[in-house]
Amino acid sequence: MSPRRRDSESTAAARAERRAALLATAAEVFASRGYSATTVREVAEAAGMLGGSLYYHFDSKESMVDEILSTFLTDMWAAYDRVLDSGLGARETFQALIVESFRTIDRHRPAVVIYQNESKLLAKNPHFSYLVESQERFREMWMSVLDRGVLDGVFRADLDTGLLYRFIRDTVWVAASWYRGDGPLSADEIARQYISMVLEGILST
Amino acid sequence: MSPRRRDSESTAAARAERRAALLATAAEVFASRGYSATTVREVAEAAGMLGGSLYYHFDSKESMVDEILSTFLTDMWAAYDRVLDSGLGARETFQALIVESFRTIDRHRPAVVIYQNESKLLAKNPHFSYLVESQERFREMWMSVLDRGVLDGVFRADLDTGLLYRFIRDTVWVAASWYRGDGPLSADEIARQYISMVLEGILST
Amino acid sequence: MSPRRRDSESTAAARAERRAALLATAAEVFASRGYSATTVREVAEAAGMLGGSLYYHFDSKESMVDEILSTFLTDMWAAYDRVLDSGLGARETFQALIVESFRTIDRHRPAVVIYQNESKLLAKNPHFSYLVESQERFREMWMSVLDRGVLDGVFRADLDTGLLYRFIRDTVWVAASWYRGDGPLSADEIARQYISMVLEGILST
Amino acid sequence: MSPRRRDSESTAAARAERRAALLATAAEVFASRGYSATTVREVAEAAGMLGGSLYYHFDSKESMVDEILSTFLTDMWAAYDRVLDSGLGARETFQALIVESFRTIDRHRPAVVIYQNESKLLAKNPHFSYLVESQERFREMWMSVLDRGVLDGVFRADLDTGLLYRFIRDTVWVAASWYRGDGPLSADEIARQYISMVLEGILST
DNA sequence: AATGAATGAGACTTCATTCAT
DNA sequence: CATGAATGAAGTCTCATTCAT
Repeated sequence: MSPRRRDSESTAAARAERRAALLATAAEVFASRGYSATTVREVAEAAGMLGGSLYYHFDSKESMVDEILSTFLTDMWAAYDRVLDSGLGARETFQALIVESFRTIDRHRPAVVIYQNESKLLAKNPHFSYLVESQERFREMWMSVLDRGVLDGVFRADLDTGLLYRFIRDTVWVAASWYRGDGPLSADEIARQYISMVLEGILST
Repeated sequence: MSPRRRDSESTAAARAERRAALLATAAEVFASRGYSATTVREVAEAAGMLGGSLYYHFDSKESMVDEILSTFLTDMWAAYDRVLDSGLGARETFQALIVESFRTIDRHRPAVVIYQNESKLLAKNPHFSYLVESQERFREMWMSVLDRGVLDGVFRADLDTGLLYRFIRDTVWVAASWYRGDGPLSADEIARQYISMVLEGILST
Repeated sequence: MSPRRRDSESTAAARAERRAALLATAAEVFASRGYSATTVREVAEAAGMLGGSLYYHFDSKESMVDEILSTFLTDMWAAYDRVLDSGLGARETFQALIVESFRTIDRHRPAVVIYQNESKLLAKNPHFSYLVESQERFREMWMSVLDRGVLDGVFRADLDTGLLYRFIRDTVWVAASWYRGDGPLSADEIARQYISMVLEGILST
Repeated sequence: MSPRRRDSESTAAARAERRAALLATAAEVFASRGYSATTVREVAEAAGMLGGSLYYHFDSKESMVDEILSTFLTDMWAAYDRVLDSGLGARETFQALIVESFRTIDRHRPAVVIYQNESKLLAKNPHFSYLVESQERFREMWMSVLDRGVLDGVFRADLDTGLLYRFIRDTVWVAASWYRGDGPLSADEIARQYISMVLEGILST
């Protein structure tokens, strides 16, 4: 390993780190002000530079949100796939998916907020077709888990399955809009209570 | 009732109707494309006129959302207040509030969607301080119902109350983003199943 | 003289009166807010009607200012011509012209203000070429009076004639911007003092 | 002085120069076409750029006039204050103020024209309250000089003081509308003749 | 890598004007 | 005569983007 090669490695790594740091900043700003309401200048300022300078690192504002969202989705699906590949039963799968969802929110909170708020709009752009695909795969995954659970007698059969799906979906993701990593409840603790609420209800017994 | 008086009444009424119709159109467009991403021209086109013509009826784009949101909130709180004034127990109040929420979604779906998506941004404008106030009153109302329910032994005491509140809030309002008045389920039926899910959980017993 | 003819006469007269009243109102508004900063709606409101209604009486906003200015200029030149045709000496002509100027301001104050503020801009429009012509005739008239006065030994010969002309012109017309018909000094009294100041200076002797 | 410091100095200076040059251009255009009748695009074109580009340098069209007018007024009052602080007699103060007025016109001709034509309109905006304040201070300054002159027996006592003030004020400032720096008469020469006219009158003796 | 200045499309808004009623 | 609604051109301003330095 020549010093020269080490140099180019370290600069490449440094560049990747810089990109990641800039994207984290951008995600934070997009999440708190809204993607379309955020100006490139605001993102740049938050990163300590001037508006035009961001274009050295990224092609466009859109490419930033693109990278933010696809990174988040890739990571989320990797986690989901690990769960789905473990051969668990319906109830255990259900619980594990919810836990992974809250962990994903923990790791990618700004990205999840952006996804919640902007994906409907962004999806109109053909470049963001993967948002729609992810959404559809998400639906199939949950419907499959829920249907299996109903068949296995784990979940109630008297509820509209579509309604049930939306209930789960909304319940989990909207949490990103208020979750704070430094709050009193950890992601796993929140997940535990959510699961308990959803499975057993809130009535005292 | 003189003809003159009937005339002025009917034109005043006609004007009010026209305003309402335009606002309904605007709300639809704002809800489907996002308030800030929607251009005034798009609203005008949806109403069958040119961009500038809207300004005969409204002062600004902002005044349109303003009227849309305040009308919706006024109507919602009237319904909530009727429930709160009926002297019901915690569980019945809980159920009635959820029913009224879904009925409000039914009557004001686009407005609710706009409220969900844009209120955080709009609230930065001092003119929209009533959004924050409504949100706070909403929180107090639900916390009071939930706390009373826990005291009365109706609701579980082992759950974080703040988490419980957010769970209810999100569960109810996010429904506006997918609800369709012409869907297979009526607002009251959806409310019934939501209440059942939240109270009793989704596990089969 | 048939009643029919009397009717049409009286309606024609009434129409002319209405026009004049509307123009007086418009002149007032144009003078106080500036012609281009004044909207047609504002003029209409001051006249107790809606914006579009003015177009029954006038072709355009421009035609209003046109009529206001040309009426004023016609009247002013009639007065000037009476003076010029009286065969007075230079000093008496000078004094009489200043008196007539202040009387014109008294009769057409708003029009004079508009003329002062807007004629430079309006004159770019070929339709208002009469403004330039009036201005030139005005200059020739005063230069002739002043030159004659210098030749006759009435006015000082050691002052730049062009400067002197501008001095007179400005001194007289700018008064329109502060003159009020109901103020403590009458137009003739103001004229008298102006003449005294200009002729004899302000030093005590 | 480090090179770094020299750099930052020179760019800051360059920026200030650019601003000043743009403001000079804008003042010229505003003065010749009228502030509200001038479009931002016209100003930009006169500066060799496109309409939107001006907004890199200035917040708004209004902020341009603001800077133009306040710069002019600051400079004018500095000159007046030097005169007022010199302890001259009434007549000498009078003369010095008129000289400084014409020198101010010489240095800030477009700004003075704008001030003459637009201050009444701009003053309606609370942000431009300094225009009214300046006007009032101006009035107090002149009235004080004139009153002192009358008391000292320098100026005639038989003239209305308010009228006298307006006479002076108009006489001096309206000159901005025709003054050209490259004309045959210098600012000081014009001042000299104005003073002579006003003090001694135009009658030959 | 970053700056600073400029671009140009497009947004919101104003307003003189028209016209059916 | 007047109203009320709409038109459409034009104006101010914003902002993603480019590019020479």
